[in-house]
Amino acid sequence: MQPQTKGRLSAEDWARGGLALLTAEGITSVRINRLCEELGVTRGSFYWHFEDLDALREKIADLWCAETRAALARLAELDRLPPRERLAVMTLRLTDESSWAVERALRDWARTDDKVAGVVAESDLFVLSMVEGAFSELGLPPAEARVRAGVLVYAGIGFAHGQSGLPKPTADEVERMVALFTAPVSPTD
Amino acid sequence: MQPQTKGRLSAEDWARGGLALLTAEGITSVRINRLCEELGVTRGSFYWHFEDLDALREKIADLWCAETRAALARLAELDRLPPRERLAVMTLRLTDESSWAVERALRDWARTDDKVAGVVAESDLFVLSMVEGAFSELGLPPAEARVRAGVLVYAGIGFAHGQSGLPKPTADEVERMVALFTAPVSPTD
DNA sequence: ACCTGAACACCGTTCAAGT
DNA sequence: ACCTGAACACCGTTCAAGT
Repeated sequence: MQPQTKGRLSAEDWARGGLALLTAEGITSVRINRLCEELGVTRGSFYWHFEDLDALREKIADLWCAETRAALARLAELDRLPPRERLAVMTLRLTDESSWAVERALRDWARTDDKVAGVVAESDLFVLSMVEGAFSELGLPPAEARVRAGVLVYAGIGFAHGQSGLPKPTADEVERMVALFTAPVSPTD
Repeated sequence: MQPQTKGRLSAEDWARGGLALLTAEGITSVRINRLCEELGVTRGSFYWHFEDLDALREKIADLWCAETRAALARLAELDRLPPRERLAVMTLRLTDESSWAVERALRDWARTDDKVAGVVAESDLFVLSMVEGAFSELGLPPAEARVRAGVLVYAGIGFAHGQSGLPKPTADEVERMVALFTAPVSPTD
């Protein structure tokens, strides 16, 4: 939580502190006074580094955007795995991930900040293209791969961000789901 | 927006005004001063009706809960339709609905308010059971109906609440999706 | 170049006083 | 029974002054 303990603060120190606060306690805790406590300075100091609170939020968004892009790059490396395994890893990561709180806050934020909205969209589209690619490699025709990937990605978003009271799927249910989605196209009736 | 133009206010007038404000401008606009303007009274008046802002929020949540339950009851009447048609109507409603803003705010709120969380969960479970019922009537075995309904409902939540940059599905894609979900169980390979 | 500390506006909250 | 209006604390913001 502490920046370099000696010397004065940089704008990035403030942004990192803000992101940490956002992650730990939600957007309502990202206040100037609160950050001043955390960083051991007074409020006036903040305004040397930033125009106002919104400017800090933008910097925090930038940080998150950079980290998200890095995470996407790591995700892209799954391309080396065979498609079924790739889907399994992505599913596992979805149900595992503990830091959905930040993602939720950011997705919320995306409604009022175009830059954040852009990276959220970029992220969603990237995941969609990966899932679509996996289905294509499994032999599904393009249109079908696209639809199935869309449903699955939306379900992932709903699962991670809905905070709903629905029960978490069991391992058996996940297996059934993968079977449904990787099944060959059924004849139309 | 105006309550009964004559006479004094009731707690419900405040709550209705608050819900309207929440719907129109988001949770950050639900402030005492803002509501006072809207209702034509001064701030002190508010505290005759409510303990504090949280009490107002709770009352707003109650209102939303009641309205949501009423909406669920109307939704239940779709039971009379044949299952395929029922699913089509629900899908249409999902892509149509314009007031997801309130739902998003409430789902967000559910994280800190148990009462709201309860009704969100109730609502999700109810929709899940309806979709599951439709799949059952189409001849799917129970476990399969449950899994497919789960994925579909999560996808609906993701679609409505993700505010993602993903493209809206076309009519053709919706049709393909319904075909995938209503297809008989494929033999395991 | 970076920070302090006083000042001000805005908002949530309290309360004595009004009708 | 319901509301006014003054008061106070908290927080975002400004700015002159310090190192």
